[in-house]
Amino acid sequence: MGRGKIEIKRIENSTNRQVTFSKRRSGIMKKAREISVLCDAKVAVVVFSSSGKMFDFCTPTTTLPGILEKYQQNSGKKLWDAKHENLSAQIDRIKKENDSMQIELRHLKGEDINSLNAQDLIPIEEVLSNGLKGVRNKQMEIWKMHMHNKRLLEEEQKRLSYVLHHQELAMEENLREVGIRYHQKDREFAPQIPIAFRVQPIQPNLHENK
Amino acid sequence: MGRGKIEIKRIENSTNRQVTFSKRRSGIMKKAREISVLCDAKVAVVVFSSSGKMFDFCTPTTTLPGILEKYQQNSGKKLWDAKHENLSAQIDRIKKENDSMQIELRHLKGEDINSLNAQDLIPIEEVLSNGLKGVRNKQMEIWKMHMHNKRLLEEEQKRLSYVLHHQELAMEENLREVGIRYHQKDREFAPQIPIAFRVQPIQPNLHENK
DNA sequence: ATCTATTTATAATT
DNA sequence: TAATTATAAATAGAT
Repeated sequence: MGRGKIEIKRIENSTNRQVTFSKRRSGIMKKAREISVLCDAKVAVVVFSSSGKMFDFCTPTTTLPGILEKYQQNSGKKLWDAKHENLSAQIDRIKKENDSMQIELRHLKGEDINSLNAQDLIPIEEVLSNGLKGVRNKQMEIWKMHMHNKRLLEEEQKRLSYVLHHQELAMEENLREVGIRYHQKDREFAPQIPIAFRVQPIQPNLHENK
Repeated sequence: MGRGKIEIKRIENSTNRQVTFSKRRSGIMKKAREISVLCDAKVAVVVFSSSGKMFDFCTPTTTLPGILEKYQQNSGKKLWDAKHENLSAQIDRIKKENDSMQIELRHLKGEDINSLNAQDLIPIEEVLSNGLKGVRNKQMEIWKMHMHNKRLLEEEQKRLSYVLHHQELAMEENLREVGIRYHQKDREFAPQIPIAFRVQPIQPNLHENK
């Protein structure tokens, strides 16, 4: 039913496939509606495109859950009972996992160990002492990094205060020279002290020392 | 599509309705199969005739429960009642619990701690050192009990060997006396030595000393 | 998305 | 009920 006959096999061209999907999907939905009206039938259709988009149709007089309920009764197949069992099994599995983890945790925390014998205690002690070793190594590492940073900061401070000191010395020297010149020559010279030699407050950036 | 055009409304003639149902039903199923093959789609169709007979189609690669599972996820509609939500919620809850326990366990075992800072490490270290303390206390306790049992056994042994020794002495004494009497009186007296004085091997119970 | 040549589905008939 | 056939409907490919 089209310009050409097509084989019923996967359409490889992705665009064509999408277009065909769209057309045929609406076709099926229309047919579903028609049969349900013409023949007084109950119909449910669920379609997923290859990209995962969902489309569904259900006879107006009922709901999908209603249809599925009937499906289950008729087929004898357990639809959501199977699902239930699935979920229950999952819960059991996870709970078991949970319990064993909980026990392990409690044991590690030194709880519920009265029932354990010497044999049981050995691996627990080992895990604990390894864990403690790991944590303390990490702490040491962090501490070392702190100390390293602190040392760097202290060095930077020293350097800054050295620079500061020398700038102050230079300033004093300059001021003295200027004073000498000021006294040696006439007063009119004074206002002409170069701006660069005037006192500027020097503020080392102590920001990172907080 | 037929000898005449028909209105889409309930077919009143029961026979015609049944015939049309049969034809159109197979038509829909065929279309469903075709779109699922052509377009790589997942399709589920459930049809009930007005007389209640059921027919269904499902893409071969999946199952109806599988499709319905996806339907539920996509539509957000609850196909399956509160029970399911309950179970699902339970699973979520347990999984969450599980995850946090897993993380705690891993941290206690010294795994995944590189992302932690000094603040985080403190409680972990505390738990570990408390746990270790607890386990070692327990081990000490077990050891003390062992030693205690050992001492008790040794004392029991001593006591038994003391008793044994005295019984042996008593026996010898008695034998001697009997011997004297035996020689003093006639031979028939000998077999009447009281049973209690006959030599009995004494075996201390060393069972718990292994 | 719209058109249309052609295939397909099916209503009426046998 | 099943097969046939004339026609409506669906749709593949083109625009």
